[in-house]
Amino acid sequence: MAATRHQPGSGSATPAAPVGIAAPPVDPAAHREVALRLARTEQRYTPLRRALVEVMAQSGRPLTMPEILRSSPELSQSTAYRNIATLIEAGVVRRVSGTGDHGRFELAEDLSGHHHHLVCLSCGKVSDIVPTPRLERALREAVEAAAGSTFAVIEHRFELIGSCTDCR
Amino acid sequence: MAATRHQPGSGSATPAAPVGIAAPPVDPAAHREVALRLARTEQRYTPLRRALVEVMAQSGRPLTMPEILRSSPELSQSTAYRNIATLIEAGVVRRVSGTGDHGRFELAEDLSGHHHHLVCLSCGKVSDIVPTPRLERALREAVEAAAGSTFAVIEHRFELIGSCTDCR
DNA sequence: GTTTATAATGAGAACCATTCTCATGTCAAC
DNA sequence: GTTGACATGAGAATGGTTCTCATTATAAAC
Repeated sequence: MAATRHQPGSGSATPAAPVGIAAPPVDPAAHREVALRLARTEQRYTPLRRALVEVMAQSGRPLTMPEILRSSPELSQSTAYRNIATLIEAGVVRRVSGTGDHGRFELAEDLSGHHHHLVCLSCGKVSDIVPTPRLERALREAVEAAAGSTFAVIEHRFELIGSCTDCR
Repeated sequence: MAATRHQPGSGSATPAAPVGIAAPPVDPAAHREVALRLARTEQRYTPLRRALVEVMAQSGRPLTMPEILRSSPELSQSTAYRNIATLIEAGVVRRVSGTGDHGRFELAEDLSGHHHHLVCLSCGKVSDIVPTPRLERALREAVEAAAGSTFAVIEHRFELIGSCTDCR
């Protein structure tokens, strides 16, 4: 559950936090921004919603509902789903479709940083890729090449499918 | 339901078939290949499975189960789901995740041709993009730039999210 | 500090896409 | 035409997600 995000091309993974040491707390400015967005939709930033944001911020990858419930057992399932929906409506959280039958949730990109996804075919896990300038350049070119005049492009998804380190 | 696939960059959409004229029949060679793949998994190419392949081949975009059932009402729902599963196992059909809660199904790329997807945020429809060489070049570069040493890449997904012609 | 209005919570029921069950139908080989 | 194996159809079961409603927490007004 420690924050680990792939830096492609480097080959050296970010070292995981030592066992027993909690991941660093979420930037207070991010919390303020979340509170602001909830306020815009007339919602409160309650302790449980705060807990959800913490869990997602510290995971460094999109989480399924079972994973979320495991890391904060004080949440009842219905409340967790309802609050995720609230956070999505406020533009704080994004739903990502993975491989299995569970949806996956992560913080919106403008809170967590722009990134893409690695999807593991065997275990279904999804991890983040923090893009290099070279990757972003290539993707910008791809979007331009793909965008016809018949479709208004708002965003793009780029995902790598394969098998992750644990599954090899 | 007529076969229409976007050719990006051209700006001129493929004209739809006149109303009342059926879409062209599926290439017999493709049917033979499907039969072969089913035979490999010891499955028969029944008329209902043939109907499913026809529907998917002629739609030119990934279809939801309700859409499939609407275009061939002779299929019972359970049989349709079971046969789609059989076809997926035989490597004939691929499941695509769209926006809504319905899964979407399409023929495998080696039967329908390599392509990417446009996902409409308002109506949820998914249409195919037949890639230009320029797009493919950019994507190849992107995959190379993204592939670190820690993840074995098997394939990649590239999707454009926005609003389609009908929804603007 | 108490009251009051409103929103949030929790347990469980409801919903719905998908899968499973089982009785029946169909096909191919002998 | 008998036999055996697979395919089909109707409906039940499954499971992720959403809804309901009674209870609790919160913020503002007094």
